[in-house]
Amino acid sequence: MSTKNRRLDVLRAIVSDYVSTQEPVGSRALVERHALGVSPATIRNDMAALEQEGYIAQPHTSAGRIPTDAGYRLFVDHLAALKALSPAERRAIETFLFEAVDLDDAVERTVRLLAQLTQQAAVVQYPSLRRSALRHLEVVPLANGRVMTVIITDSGRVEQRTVTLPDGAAAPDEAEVADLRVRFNVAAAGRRMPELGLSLRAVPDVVAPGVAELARQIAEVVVETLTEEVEDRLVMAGHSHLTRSPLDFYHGLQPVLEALEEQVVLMNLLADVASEGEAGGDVTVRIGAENGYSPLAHASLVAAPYGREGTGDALAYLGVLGPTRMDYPGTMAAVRAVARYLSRFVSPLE
Amino acid sequence: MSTKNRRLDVLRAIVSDYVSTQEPVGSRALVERHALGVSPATIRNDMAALEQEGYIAQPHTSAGRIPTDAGYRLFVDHLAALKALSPAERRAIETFLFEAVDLDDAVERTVRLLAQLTQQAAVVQYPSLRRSALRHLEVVPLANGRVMTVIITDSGRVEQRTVTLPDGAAAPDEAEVADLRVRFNVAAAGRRMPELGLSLRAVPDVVAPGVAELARQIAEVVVETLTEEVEDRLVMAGHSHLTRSPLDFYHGLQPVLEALEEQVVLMNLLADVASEGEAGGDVTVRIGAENGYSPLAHASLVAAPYGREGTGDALAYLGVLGPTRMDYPGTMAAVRAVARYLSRFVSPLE
DNA sequence: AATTGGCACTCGCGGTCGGTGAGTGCTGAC
DNA sequence: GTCAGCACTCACCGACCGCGAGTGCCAATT
Repeated sequence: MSTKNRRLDVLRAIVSDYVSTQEPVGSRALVERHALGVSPATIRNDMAALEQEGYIAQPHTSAGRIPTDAGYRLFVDHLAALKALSPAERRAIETFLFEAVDLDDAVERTVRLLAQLTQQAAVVQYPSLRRSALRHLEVVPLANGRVMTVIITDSGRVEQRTVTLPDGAAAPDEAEVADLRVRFNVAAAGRRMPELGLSLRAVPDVVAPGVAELARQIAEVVVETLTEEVEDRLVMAGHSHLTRSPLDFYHGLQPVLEALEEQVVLMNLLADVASEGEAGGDVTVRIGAENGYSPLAHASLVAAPYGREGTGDALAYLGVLGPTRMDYPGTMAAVRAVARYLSRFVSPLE
Repeated sequence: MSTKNRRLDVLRAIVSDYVSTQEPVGSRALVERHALGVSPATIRNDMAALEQEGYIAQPHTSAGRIPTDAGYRLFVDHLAALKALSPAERRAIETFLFEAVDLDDAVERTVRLLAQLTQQAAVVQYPSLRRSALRHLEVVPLANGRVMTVIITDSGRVEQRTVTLPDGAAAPDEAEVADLRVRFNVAAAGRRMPELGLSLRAVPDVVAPGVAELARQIAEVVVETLTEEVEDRLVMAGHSHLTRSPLDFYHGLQPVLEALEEQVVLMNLLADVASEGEAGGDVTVRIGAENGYSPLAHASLVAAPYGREGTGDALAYLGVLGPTRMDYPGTMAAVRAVARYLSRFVSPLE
């Protein structure tokens, strides 16, 4: 084994030891716990080299080494073998997820499952409205001159929006509502966004003049909902897991919790992951400062897209947020597996 | 001023000082910060008496006193004057809340507002389905022999439930669906629960035989949804505020975060508050162990009902969870004010 | 050129030890 | 009932110190 390779072994060993013990790891402990076949002195030389290259660091002079962000990066890119899930975990995923009756239910279950499997804070985006096709559109007259529109997408998502009739406009009668309903659903008919906009906006022209303005407003609000730049819905769980290693977040975990509450931050992070494309497989990892948001400089994000099976495009993302010192192989495996199962759930709703 | 009264003054002073400094308060500091008109020695006598009665305690022999749960209880019951909200706070509530377009939006805004005002973890229940009247009921045929029912209540809440047609049953055509829709809405017509059940369950008898079974299923699922024992929806915010005083939760704040995630725990707590009735005003306070759930033994809950104005009955509850050492007057005032504003929002949707 | 044993050195950690001061309870005088 | 005085307790803080884990370097070996 070349000395170059051994150095990588050393890095791998340091990462794995540090992750499990949470303490700086020294040269002796390393040779004891791993069959490296060399003496501590040799390891020290390797460590000096690794430190030189910026992969590890020591908190103070007479302490062991801990990985730097760059060290973790090298680890996940080249050194880590994805940990296989235990059969028990697989079973947990299946039973837990396939009892879901609803998209809401499924998302809720997914996020809890992910938090529980990884023992970290989990987050799941709802399927993007922009990338979903319209399956059904319902028009419901309410009191006070208001009309509710219920939007149902092919990914199972249900959204309601309310429009207010202009002052003095008569409320539509039952027949007019029925007409609107039919016309809109014909226009929608499984289309997705850019074309959908055209056909929806054509509806007001073919409808009774009395409800044309209403139809226009409905078309507008539906198009608006389905083109929303920022994906709005996000579900989280597992905050309490962050307390297990508050030492990692050495400025306290307040900034991290705040980031989680500011959903915008998370949405941006996920959008960022999404935009980067899947250069290296489906699971993306953002380590420490890489996520570009300083309060999360000591946190890592492990994210994966989910979406309709077969088709390559992602409906949305899910992921896990934890300390940079985390079990990357295990977390990545769990995130990938859960993303696949959620994809399977979201697919048959064709 | 009688010596009895002064003792209560001393307790009040201890609570207020301890809440703001988070440190045990001694006799000298007390006379310096409050115009009690007596010497420290006298205060010490009073303190000894208060300790005897169980209202205060000292962490160790040579330290000052801190209030016990019983001390806080006496304080909120007899000693505290509700702090008036600042005009800025009032304005914040109004502008923040009245921009809401939606019930979802309103609830979301409310919980954030409450967290921000009190600087603590806030929680808001959705309006109870059991206590709401049905405003509208929508029937939407989906693919795969499934039919979605959209339930809209007079409190603005929108819920969807899906029923699956029995194997082999033909999907209803457009006319049949329209018929169902009309009949159900006539049957619903602003009724609320026990009567509503009767009139909904009568619908299958008057409907075309081909859709009778579907109608029965819909009636069932709607009744079930509207009689659900456990109120299911709950929104939270402000977790990060809990980190500001982790010392209060001396076993760490992990149990508290876990309790917040286990929504069941919170639902039970709120149900408990609700069942007790409003003996002493609208805001209820549960201090430390009073909430009967040991992981929250060092936390207090301040809750208030909200509901349709005028009518006495509560639609649901909202509240705040924080360390026993909290600013009760301020928190109670904020909770009460927010509950009133949310009531006002939920009311005009008649 | 890589490896290794030896060795001096660094430095965080944990424990001991007084000194300081905040705070108490008690007592006796007013 | 109030209060000044006083002895006492005890957490906190800084100083000091020994231990030991861990390092870097060097010279010898393969």
